[in-house]
Amino acid sequence: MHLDEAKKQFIQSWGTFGSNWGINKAMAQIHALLLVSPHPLSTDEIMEELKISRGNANMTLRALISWGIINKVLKPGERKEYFSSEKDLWEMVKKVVNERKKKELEPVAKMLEQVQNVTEGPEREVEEFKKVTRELSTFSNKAVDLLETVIKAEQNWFFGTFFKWLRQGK
Amino acid sequence: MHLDEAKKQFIQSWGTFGSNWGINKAMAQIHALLLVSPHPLSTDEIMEELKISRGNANMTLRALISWGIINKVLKPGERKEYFSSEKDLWEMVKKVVNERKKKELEPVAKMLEQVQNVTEGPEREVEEFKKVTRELSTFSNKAVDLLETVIKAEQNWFFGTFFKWLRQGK
DNA sequence: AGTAATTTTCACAAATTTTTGAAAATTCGA
DNA sequence: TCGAATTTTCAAAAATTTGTGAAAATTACT
Repeated sequence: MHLDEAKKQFIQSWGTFGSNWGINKAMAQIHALLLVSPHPLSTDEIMEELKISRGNANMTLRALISWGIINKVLKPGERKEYFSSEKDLWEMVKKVVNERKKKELEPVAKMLEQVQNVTEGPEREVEEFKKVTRELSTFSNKAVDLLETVIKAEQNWFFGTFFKWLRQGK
Repeated sequence: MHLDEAKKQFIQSWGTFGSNWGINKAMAQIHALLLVSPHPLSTDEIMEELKISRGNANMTLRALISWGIINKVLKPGERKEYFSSEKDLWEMVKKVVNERKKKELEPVAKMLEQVQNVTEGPEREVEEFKKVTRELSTFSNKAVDLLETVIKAEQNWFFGTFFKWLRQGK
């Protein structure tokens, strides 16, 4: 298999993967491209490689930067901006997880607490409702806790101790 | 706060939450509705409540059934079908995780292995590429393992032992 | 078999998300 | 300050996803 073919496949799969998890294709693809590029790329190179417009490239690059998973690289004496991706995979995962936790998990947790204040309505139904939302609330709080723990953890703890522990003794 | 208001808020938040994670709004909303409904609902009741068409309701209900998180309930002597959601939250989470793992994690894991067969191309770049994809591959395999362990686990193990362990001693 | 109730299908419509491209803004050096 | 290089913005177009509704299929009863 030739390198170019492999890269193409990787970039396209990563794009699909992203789409399924609510990350847009361009974002996932630029990220994939930078991940496997041996040197930083300029906006023009990215546009060319992925056949996307300047506007799209620019906006998507900004978004990736705001997530903290790619960096702007300035070459001395050059005006153009170059971009490279975070190479520490674990760091990268932590950033993505954190971003999505804040934006999409925490609001649900808040809503679930909010909604515990129901008082009016048929008693039987109010109880049922509270029960379900209370359980969901507990659950989502634990999920948030878990992610926070993982985010703070070191990679080798996670991949080492933790995994071994999970496997054998439980 | 009145029950109806609380339910509305819950259903709409759950819909948004789902959308952000690649689950369509109707699916998340029907699910939310059934979760907080004290009795099984018919297609017509669901259509009415969420203001969606029969076709949409029908297709979405089938999808939820295929995920195993809602059930068809037949009332004796009635022709109409009713639906209720899985009430065991842990069971529900396990099913969703499993579904998405199969459909969206495993394919990436396969692709990453596939792509390790690069041979042709500039040596330096081939190495770089292999390194990154190998790391990703390791990572995604571990993620799949972790999910499999969790899926097999009992809720109280997960919420009990595991959590305590995570917190204190690490 | 006939028929009324119910579910399913699916071509098309509507809504939403993503992308484009060209104009405007910014930056930097001369 | 001017102007070329570069980045940013954003209205409109394109693409994609989701939803509709009516016709077709199925089901169960007489």
